[in-house]
Amino acid sequence: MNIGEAASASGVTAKMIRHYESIGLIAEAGRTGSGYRTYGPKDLATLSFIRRARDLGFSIAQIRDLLALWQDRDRASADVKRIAAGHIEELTAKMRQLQEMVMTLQHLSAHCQGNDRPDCPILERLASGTGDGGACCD
Amino acid sequence: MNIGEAASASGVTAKMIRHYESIGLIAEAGRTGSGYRTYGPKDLATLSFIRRARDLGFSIAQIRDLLALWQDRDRASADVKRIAAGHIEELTAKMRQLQEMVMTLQHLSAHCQGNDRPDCPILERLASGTGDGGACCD
DNA sequence: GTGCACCTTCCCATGATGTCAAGGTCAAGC
DNA sequence: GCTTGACCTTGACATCATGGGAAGGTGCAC
Repeated sequence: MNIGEAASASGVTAKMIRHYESIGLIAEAGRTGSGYRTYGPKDLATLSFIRRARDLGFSIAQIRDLLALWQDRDRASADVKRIAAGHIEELTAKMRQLQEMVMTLQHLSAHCQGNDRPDCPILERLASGTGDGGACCD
Repeated sequence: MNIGEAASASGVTAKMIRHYESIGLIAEAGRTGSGYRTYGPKDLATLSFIRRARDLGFSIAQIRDLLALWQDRDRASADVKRIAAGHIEELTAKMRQLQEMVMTLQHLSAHCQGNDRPDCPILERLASGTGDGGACCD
């Protein structure tokens, strides 16, 4: 199986497969006599694993650990769970940040006329930092 | 005012001030005879504006537009509001993505024993993509 | 005149991915 | 055998905002 087939079968682009190999996330692929990379079912499984982990937002470093645990028959599920818990925390922290931004922006936006005139609480807030920061109408 | 003072006064690092200048986000700063950048109150206000906008998650491109509107006395607040609305949409889209990841992870994690044994629904899900994807216990 | 804090420019790194370019390879058709 | 087109190879560069560091000049206080 060539890299292109492996890519479309796993959902990881050929580019990224080569990249993952170059950073040591996956083992070096076998090669044909002419230098083409070859992939087997086991490699495909690993690539699919990586793609699913990326879809869940895990970083490459975390995936490295997850792969090691996956391939370790004597793993403790507690180790996996700890990685997941850490990741959940990271994600929720980001969500809170975004949530705060959205709340502030919605508040400012609600008070912006959105017409032809220049007056705008959004700009005022950016300019001075003091323009109506608190709750006024909840 | 040197770049260091401008940095601590505005909350934008000296590094970033130089960067913003290099990409044309801010005007080139004045220079002393020996080449040191100098900043006045107006520059400080601009830097603070940028920092607040960054804190609200605006991209450099969006900030470029916001700065232009800010400096345009004939602006229409509708233009500002449109930028903000677009940004709010981006942020909420990201939040939804994160939310989905968190939900999935929490679900999988809840079913992981987290003990010394290797069995783990999190790994199973990453490995096969079929390991209990639906709601089972809500 | 020395030392230290600050400034200058320039280069490299992050993380995950995309794009592009120049060249080699394979398989099919003629 | 030769061409063609799809695929592969490596490598460099871009994104986005930011940080780090090196090598060297400047300002000021002692």
